[in-house]
Amino acid sequence: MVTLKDIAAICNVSVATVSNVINGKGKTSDRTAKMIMRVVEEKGYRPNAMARGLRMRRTNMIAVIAEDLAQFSTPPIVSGIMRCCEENGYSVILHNLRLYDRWSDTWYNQEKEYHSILDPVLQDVQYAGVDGVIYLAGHARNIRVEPEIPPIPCVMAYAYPTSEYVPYVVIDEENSAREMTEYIISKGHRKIGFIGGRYDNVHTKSRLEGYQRALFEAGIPCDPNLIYYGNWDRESGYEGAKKFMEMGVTACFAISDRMAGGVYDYLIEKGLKVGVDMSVAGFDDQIIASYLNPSLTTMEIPLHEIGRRSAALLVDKITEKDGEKADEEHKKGAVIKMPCSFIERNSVSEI
Amino acid sequence: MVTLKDIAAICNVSVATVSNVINGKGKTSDRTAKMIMRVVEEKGYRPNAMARGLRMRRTNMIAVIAEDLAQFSTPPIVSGIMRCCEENGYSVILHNLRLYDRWSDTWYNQEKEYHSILDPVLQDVQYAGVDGVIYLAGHARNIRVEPEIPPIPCVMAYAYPTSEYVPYVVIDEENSAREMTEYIISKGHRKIGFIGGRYDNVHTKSRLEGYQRALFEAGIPCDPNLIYYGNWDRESGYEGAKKFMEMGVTACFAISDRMAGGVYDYLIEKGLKVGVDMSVAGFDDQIIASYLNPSLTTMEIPLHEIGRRSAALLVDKITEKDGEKADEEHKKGAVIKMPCSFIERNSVSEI
DNA sequence: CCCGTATAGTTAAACGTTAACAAACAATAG
DNA sequence: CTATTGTTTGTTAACGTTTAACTATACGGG
Repeated sequence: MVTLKDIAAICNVSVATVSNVINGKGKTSDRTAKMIMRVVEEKGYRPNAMARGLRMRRTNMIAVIAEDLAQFSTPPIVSGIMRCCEENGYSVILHNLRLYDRWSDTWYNQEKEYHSILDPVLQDVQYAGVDGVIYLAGHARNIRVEPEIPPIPCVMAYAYPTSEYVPYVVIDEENSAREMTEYIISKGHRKIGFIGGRYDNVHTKSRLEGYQRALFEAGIPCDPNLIYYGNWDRESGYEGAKKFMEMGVTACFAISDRMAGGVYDYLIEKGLKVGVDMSVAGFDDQIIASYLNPSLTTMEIPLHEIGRRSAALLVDKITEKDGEKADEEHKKGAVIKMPCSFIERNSVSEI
Repeated sequence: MVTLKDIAAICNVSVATVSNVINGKGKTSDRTAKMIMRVVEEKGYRPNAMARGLRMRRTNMIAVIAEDLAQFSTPPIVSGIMRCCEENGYSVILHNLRLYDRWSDTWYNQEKEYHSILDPVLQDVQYAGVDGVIYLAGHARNIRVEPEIPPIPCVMAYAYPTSEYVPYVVIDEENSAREMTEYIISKGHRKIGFIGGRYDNVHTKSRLEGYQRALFEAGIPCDPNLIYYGNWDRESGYEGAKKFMEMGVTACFAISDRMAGGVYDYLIEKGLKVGVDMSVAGFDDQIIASYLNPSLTTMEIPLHEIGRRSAALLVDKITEKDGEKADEEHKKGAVIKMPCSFIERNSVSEI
């Protein structure tokens, strides 16, 4: 491995000079600068990341802590993060909470258990010397996290923090749900079932509000029997559909495509036709949505963009911290609410 | 941040002693060792990764270079890698070649273009000081890579290296394809279409061989018109199905679930019934397979396990290199061929 | 009482950078 | 011809570890 010292020896200058020309600092005559750059090029020198990190307390690495890499939403967000990182010269260290054997998706409000697995990861991350952290939630759990570890900037992607000082980027759940519900109403449906996650889940709550607002604005009374709380999974959809079918519901809005898939399961099993016996709408635009038959009308979540924006927020935070230190230390964290895109397919039809 | 020095000061010993007890080296009396550990605990001291890395030339980090994080197979493999890394105390730095704007999935044999994007990443990786590299291929491309950069151990996951000295783990494509074909034959089909990727693609070739072997062993002549070369994508399946339907084929074996989905598309469009008018089998067991209707009979690839095994191979390589240096420097790289699991569902029926 | 030998702990040099400061030198003004 | 300034380069001390080499202390045996 070729080091600064080697280059300096070859060029007959001090290491400091070489360091200076490489970082464009200090004053160096054109002549020496050119010579040094030539040798650097020739020998294929690259600064050693660890030495630099040790000295500068800056590694140009960020950590991404994902609740569950296997969840469909995670990889696209990570991709978005990496895109932004690539543009800004950062590398990404990935952590996956789901990997730890004690992890559970059903720790709804059990902070203690949750932290028993998050905290060691946070420690690791801290001592690895990353410049920042992005926390990337799934959506089944309901614990709000606050991993702002003392000196490390942090932002949340697809998650709601507890502190108002940590920036986060999420989607506009309420309006998206409202838009979908309005669409279903526009097709003439009045008895519309809602299939959500757990009743106390953040996402469920805001999407439910959107659903209710649409009903309200259309002058349709909101029947609590038309709300089914599931667990985001295929079986929930099946159960919800069963309940709704018995009640003469004509359309249902499942808050995830997988649950919508469960609705299909039930209808198919009973020999009924999706879109004629019951219309169904989903949320996510997972890949399955377009393979279902009839293809599923759903809401596309701008996952890649969520990743990009949260990473952008993070590099802002990192660089501004470098700049004016504790200037206005406690600036309120930015919050970005991304709109979703309505994807019309063939699962909701005119009544 | 609390450092060795801090701990040493509190305990009234030298940094060396603290370092020793932490790493269990040298001689230290029980009394001091206990005291030091207590203080370490109390202050929450963790060694600084960069300082340690700089000194020891060992970071306990590995880099994963993925061709395409968005491909369905990538996240589970990464997950498997991370699982093994977690068990062995490594962190994972992720790179995604697909991210680079100049990347193309259709660089079949254009090594130059390909290396113009791979090489800088390799450089980065090298100077980041990772202890090892896992290269994780997609399956559309056809370039064999050899990223064994001078001092860094490397293994390939779901990819075939050029050099016989780099270990790799893949699936037993030929036997898996044969098994599936035998199953289709056992259902009474004799005119079985094969839908593959590009004709010169490694995966396509070995799966085709398996298909042909099954036919051969069953005494069925192999008709080249029953082979359709696509590009792994949904549309290929559609086109293949169209061609085969006109030829009176009764079953087809698509080498990816997405292509199988394309077959469904065609049949549905023509008002035909999957499983009655034409049986279809896939490969991958992607999530869509179970949502298709009828659900798709397919081959499950042990992705998670592929990740784990390749990471295990890598940590072996890393630790043995630490041990006997250039002892038998050029040991032939291990190769692991994983079996796939046949998943019977409802898309192939008795003729 | 001295020597050899464990045992417990210390010192100091490295690892490859950066940054503050010092020094050398040349050019310009007075 | 000296003082002053400006430009270019060199010196040195960090950053937080690990580790080889060394020192000090205590203990028995002769």
